[in-house]
Amino acid sequence: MEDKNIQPQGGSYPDSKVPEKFLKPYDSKATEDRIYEMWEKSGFFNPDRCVEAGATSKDEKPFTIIMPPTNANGSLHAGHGLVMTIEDIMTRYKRMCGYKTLWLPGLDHAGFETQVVYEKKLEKEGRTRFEIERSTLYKEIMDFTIANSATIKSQVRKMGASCDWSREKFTLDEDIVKVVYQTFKKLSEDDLLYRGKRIVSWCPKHQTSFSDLEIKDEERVEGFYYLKYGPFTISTSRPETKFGDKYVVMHPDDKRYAEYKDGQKIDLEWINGPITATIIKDSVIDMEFGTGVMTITPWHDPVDFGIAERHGLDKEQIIDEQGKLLPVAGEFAGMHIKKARPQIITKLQSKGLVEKIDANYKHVVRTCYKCGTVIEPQIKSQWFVRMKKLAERALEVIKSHEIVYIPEHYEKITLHWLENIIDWNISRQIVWGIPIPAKLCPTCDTGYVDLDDKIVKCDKCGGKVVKDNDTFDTWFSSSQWPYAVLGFPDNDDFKTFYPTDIMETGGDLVFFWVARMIMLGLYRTDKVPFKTVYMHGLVQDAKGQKMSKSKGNVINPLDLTAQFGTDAFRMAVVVGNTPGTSLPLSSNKVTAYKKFVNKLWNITRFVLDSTYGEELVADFDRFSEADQKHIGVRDALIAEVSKEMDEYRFYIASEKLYHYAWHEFADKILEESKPILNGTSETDKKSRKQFLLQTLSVILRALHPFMPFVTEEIWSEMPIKGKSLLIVEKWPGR
RNA sequence: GCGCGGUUAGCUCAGUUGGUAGAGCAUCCCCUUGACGUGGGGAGGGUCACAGGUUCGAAUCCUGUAUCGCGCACCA
Repeated sequence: MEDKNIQPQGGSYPDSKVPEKFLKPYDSKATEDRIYEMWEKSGFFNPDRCVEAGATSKDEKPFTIIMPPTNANGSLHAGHGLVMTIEDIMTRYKRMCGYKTLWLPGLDHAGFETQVVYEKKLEKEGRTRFEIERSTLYKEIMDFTIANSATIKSQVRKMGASCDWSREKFTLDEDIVKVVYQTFKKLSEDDLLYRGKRIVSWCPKHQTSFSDLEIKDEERVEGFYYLKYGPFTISTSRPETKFGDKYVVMHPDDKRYAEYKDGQKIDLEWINGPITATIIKDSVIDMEFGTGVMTITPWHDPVDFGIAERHGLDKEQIIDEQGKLLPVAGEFAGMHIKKARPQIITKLQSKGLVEKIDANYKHVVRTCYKCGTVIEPQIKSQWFVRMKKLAERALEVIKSHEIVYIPEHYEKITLHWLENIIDWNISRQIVWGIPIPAKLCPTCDTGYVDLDDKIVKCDKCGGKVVKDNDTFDTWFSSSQWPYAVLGFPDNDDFKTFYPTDIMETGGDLVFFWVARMIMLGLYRTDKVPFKTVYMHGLVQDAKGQKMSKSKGNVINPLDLTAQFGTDAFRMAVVVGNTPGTSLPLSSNKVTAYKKFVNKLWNITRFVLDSTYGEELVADFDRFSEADQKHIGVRDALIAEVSKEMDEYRFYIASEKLYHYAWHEFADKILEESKPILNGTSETDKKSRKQFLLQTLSVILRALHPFMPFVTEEIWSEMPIKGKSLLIVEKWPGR
């Protein structure tokens, strides 16, 4: 008894003359690595090699994509799978269109991100970074990064990425660091850099400061305390900061407090005994909020810091870097603020200073985006970049559409951010990163940019300077990536491939990275770093939920490619996926495209078998009327698809090709061909055979950017004289 | 609080200058054994969130409302 369910595919076709592999379903596992190796050996990922081999004309226009440097601290996730797919589609399409195409891969040391990953590893081993000597820790993380990057790179290859590995860059490469240092120096010379003793966002757990972008606002319900402060009632959500409060602030127009004058002193009883407070009038006060009176803690609050700066008030540190109270807190000194708060309230209550407590006060607290620890603002000396001027130029190029955003609405978001930009703190108190080339005077707190390590004495006070131990915010280096990797300013690559054509990345990086690349690119090179920004959406699980390790719904793209093949995975993430929209990824969808890959395989079996002995004639011109009609439909379809490709609508292009190959070519044309091929008219037969071969060759070429492996594999069996590898064949119509 | 999006078939989403709604998957029915059951043909299913407005005509443009999501924000 024959069970047709386990019958081998095509096994009922004993006289087949096609190569044996077509008698079985397409086997991605047996194919992909072999094909990728062949591509890599061919050198065609490298535009120079394409020109040498005659695949690309010497005078062709360049097309450049710089790959967002992959974080070298983990392994490939679904988001990477999407990036690699979209960028590879762009790259392969342009290469086939004849452009001098460069897709430049890179790795990011990803400063803080990597350090956090490594700290978790240390934690598991029962160690902490604070007990490891700096250079040892740096070396450990470097080894970790190098080990990881090997994994990442092999995974990028698995995705079929046709990037030029010979030009690969790492953010800690010597030449990259050199460019970053020069930018630091130039910013200083142009008065766009300053060392400021300013209030910064400090994470007590990670022991580093952040820029405004690394802070996540979180709504919380906490106690809100109304405290008696002499004749006033002040309100606060943070009683533990109130020890040093000796200024009481109100709005100058507030009639309720008209009797009090700016600068007036009053004596009052406070947490740890009697103090003298000074009245300050400032219009930043919202008369409607609370009692319209507040005391200030300039060292630990940005608003208060602003008031203190304007009025020249004293600033005193209350909480240390670990989140513990300092001696100013008297009996509470050394206690962690979390523990101290209720005890402070108890004491205030016993002194009769608590008027009322609102236990359900809803407000927003600023937390560390990594660990969720409440940010403790601290005053620190750090390097800041003045952003206003840099932002102005960026605003110009975006408004004039010299840079175009896809999808469009990212443009508005970016403009809004740039218009309200604040100075950028680029100092990080972590080991893993590019060391800031600067000297600091511990005596008078002056900072000096010192690329050549020459400065030994402070100009201001004559004191001995020490090396700045901080490292750059990782985004300071990655924001210079497009020109740095191309060898700015003198390298030929920079002259040929810059400005780049497209920056394809995730929408979550629109400020972190994209906006800053535009600003620094314009600043250093006087040109936009890229002409188009293409933002893909977040990859989510099948239910539309964000993937996270804690939810356990993380989909590893490599599991999917192993199971269904890379081509199927690529189709699944690109078909119907509009830019900017989040993409729910399910194995269902990947299965559907695995079927398509196999369908193409079976189409080929039919075409090769029924045209056996026939070779594709390049200039065949005796097509039957029916075939001419089909050619018209096909070429119109290809013209549409080309237009979609040129306008980066891969989600439509891929769908149209899918539809044509399956429901037009396979369902209609192949069925209709059977009687013709078995018929008596030799001219019709000849015409149909040529048409089938020609159309299959068109489909293979058009699908190649989307499904590179299976198309290349089929291409190798096509009866076409003088063919090249499909990767450098011409896109249909070109 | 301000800003930006989304709201279309059971699910995920298209719908590019306004012309009586589309795809994939899912569901149901039928058919098929020499390319392919990872197949072929067909069906059901939507008052395009809601309310106004502009228009001969609105999913599409304008105003407002609701709801979800995201971003920004120095209300102690």
